Amino acid sequence: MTDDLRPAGTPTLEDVARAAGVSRATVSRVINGVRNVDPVIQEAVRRAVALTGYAPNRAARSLVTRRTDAIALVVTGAGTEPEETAPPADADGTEAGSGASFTGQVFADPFFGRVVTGVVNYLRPRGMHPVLMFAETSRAREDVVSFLRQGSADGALVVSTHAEDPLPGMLTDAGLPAVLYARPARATRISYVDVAHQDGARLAAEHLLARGCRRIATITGPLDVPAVQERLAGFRDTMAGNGHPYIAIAEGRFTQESGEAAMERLLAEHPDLDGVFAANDLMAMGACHVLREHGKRVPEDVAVIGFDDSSAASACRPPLTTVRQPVEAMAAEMARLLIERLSKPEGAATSVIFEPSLVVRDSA
Amino acid sequence: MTDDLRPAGTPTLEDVARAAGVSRATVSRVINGVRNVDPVIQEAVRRAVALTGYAPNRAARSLVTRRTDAIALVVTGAGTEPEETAPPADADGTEAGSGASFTGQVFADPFFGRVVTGVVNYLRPRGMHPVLMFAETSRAREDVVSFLRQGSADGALVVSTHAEDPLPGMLTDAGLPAVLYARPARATRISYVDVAHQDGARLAAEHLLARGCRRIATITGPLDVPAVQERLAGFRDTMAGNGHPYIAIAEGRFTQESGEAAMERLLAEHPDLDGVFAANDLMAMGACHVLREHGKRVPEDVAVIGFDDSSAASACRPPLTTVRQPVEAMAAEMARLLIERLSKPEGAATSVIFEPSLVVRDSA
DNA sequence: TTGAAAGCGCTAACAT
DNA sequence: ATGTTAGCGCTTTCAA
Repeated sequence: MTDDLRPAGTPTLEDVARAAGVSRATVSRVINGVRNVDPVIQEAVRRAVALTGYAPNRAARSLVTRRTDAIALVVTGAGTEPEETAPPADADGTEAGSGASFTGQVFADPFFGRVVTGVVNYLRPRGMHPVLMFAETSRAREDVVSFLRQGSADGALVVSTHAEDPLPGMLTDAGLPAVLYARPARATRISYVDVAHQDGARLAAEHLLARGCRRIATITGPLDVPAVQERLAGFRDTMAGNGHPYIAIAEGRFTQESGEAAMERLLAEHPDLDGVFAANDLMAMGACHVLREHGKRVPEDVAVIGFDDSSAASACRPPLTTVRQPVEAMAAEMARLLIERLSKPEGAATSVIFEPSLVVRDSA
Repeated sequence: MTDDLRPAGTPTLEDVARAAGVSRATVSRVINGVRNVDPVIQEAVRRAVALTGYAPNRAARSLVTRRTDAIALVVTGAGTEPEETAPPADADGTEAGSGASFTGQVFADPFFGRVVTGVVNYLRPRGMHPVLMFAETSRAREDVVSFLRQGSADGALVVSTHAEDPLPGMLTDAGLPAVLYARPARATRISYVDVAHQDGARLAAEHLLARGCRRIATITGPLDVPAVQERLAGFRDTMAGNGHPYIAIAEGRFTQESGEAAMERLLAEHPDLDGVFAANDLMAMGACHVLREHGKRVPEDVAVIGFDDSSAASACRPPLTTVRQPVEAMAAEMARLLIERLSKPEGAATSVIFEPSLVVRDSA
């Protein structure tokens, strides 16, 4: 009567232990790879596991280890955005134009695909998984905080698309482990990864100058974003340092449409420009379209350089010469930093800056 | 001595109960909104919760409720793909060309952004969250199954990019709740959502014919995918029914590059074609580029129609006329079906088919 | 309506 | 090297 090896329901440690003729603790040790277990018994346990079809219960394990092996991957677009005071009556995802607009646009930017890739590739071999969250409203940010406070995830990876995002502050205030993509607008005790924006802009400016451009303009991102300011500074300094001040600036919002509008403005003011540095690929792509509409050839008449090396860069015709941000590696590093912090919670905040590189294609 | 309201560590139900002067059970009832609790006590409990800064522990809750409120959002690209026999030595996401290639490409397709949007918008108001997973190798598929078997998520939403994906079968074999995006190649007892591909293709064909095109070709997706076959059938039947058989087929792989290559082949064979129906927007975009390179104007010389209405459609110049697939709504419906099944596990598998619509922009 | 108590399945001392 | 045991924090009968 003690030989009932096929109990009802999903098998537990207990069942495996019984089948293997050992104690729960021993089975646990084998499963978690703790040494000091007789090889013979190990083998017996493995057989029992296979026999019973045992799978460890994550909730039970989490309850005692206080780890979930899940991390929140949070995309935030907050700060100056209009906050929804009340959520839409029925947020069923049907309308792309209402409450869904933020989440809808976010993943239209190929940049995020690369972040996801980098994070997943780092996490997966480690048995960890990302939970996707958006934090565009104050309500959504609270949700992220309570999600973490409930121990639903071990920490957060935060990608902000705007400056002055309150989420990082909320996270640190709550003592929750987090790592950011991009340096926050105001200095905080929080780890982040970033790219050397100034160097990237310098690469772009030098390339434009080297190919003979002399009337160069730039399309920036939103000027309140630190990264945007740095790119602009790097560009400006390089141009000035070479005795060829840039001729104009137009501010965009990182979207293709805003890039098109910016290019129109630039062209209206300076019909004779011969080079454009855009602060991201999507805007560079928009610029290319507008230039062509105006009968300008790229790169013969006007050279265009983008930033990021997102999938938009290679998809563009002509393919974009661009400043490559090693997004996947940066995202992986974010994950690494977070996991490191989980193991030693009192470590200092670290920031890791990556060097961009110039990818020369056809547009410049 | 019983008045110690600020115990060390994160507060538990016990702490709240003590602070409110009631039992754990009562606090639990209040927090879970179970009725039959004296309003006065409810209020006291709420105050105690605020005072202690209590947040329920998800692992403990899951352990007893057997629910995690997490669902796996799985993107699969398997079947005939080369399987990695061994994972790359260090999968740190640095290289986009190695083991990272699948995950890297997937989110470059703007289609997935819409799926994520629809899923998140449905789940979020319900306190649920998606865990992102890729299942491109046999190993990765096993991981998905064991993830679910461990109770790390309540069920799976599966988006297959290829036919003959073994994952749905594995899931149903293991008795795990799952819902698919797109009808599986071989019929299974599994719920799915899909779009009426034939109707979509008909819309495209009729539009092309109505605008006067008479030498129409089509760029299909991989012909082993059921959806692709249906689109082709709908297109072919409509053309034939109107007395204008299509003039050529070129098979693509849903990427922009494959669309370009297909267009080149088509043009080589039929330099005088005046209309193209592509099975997705990315390929339609590639077709537009090639047509322009060949000196053809779109839509004046050649009209082009895409499929999906992904962000690529509006980003394209000219903006693409396309068959809109209500992806967000379909994704939300997937989530709804899954959650429904979680509440009544023995319900029959359901399939929901959505009607596509024609979005007329500039390319046709 | 409220409380007491029994687990959920697992890990980690501690004892042997 | 292995077993015993005490919880982890919560929900949920069952009594009162």
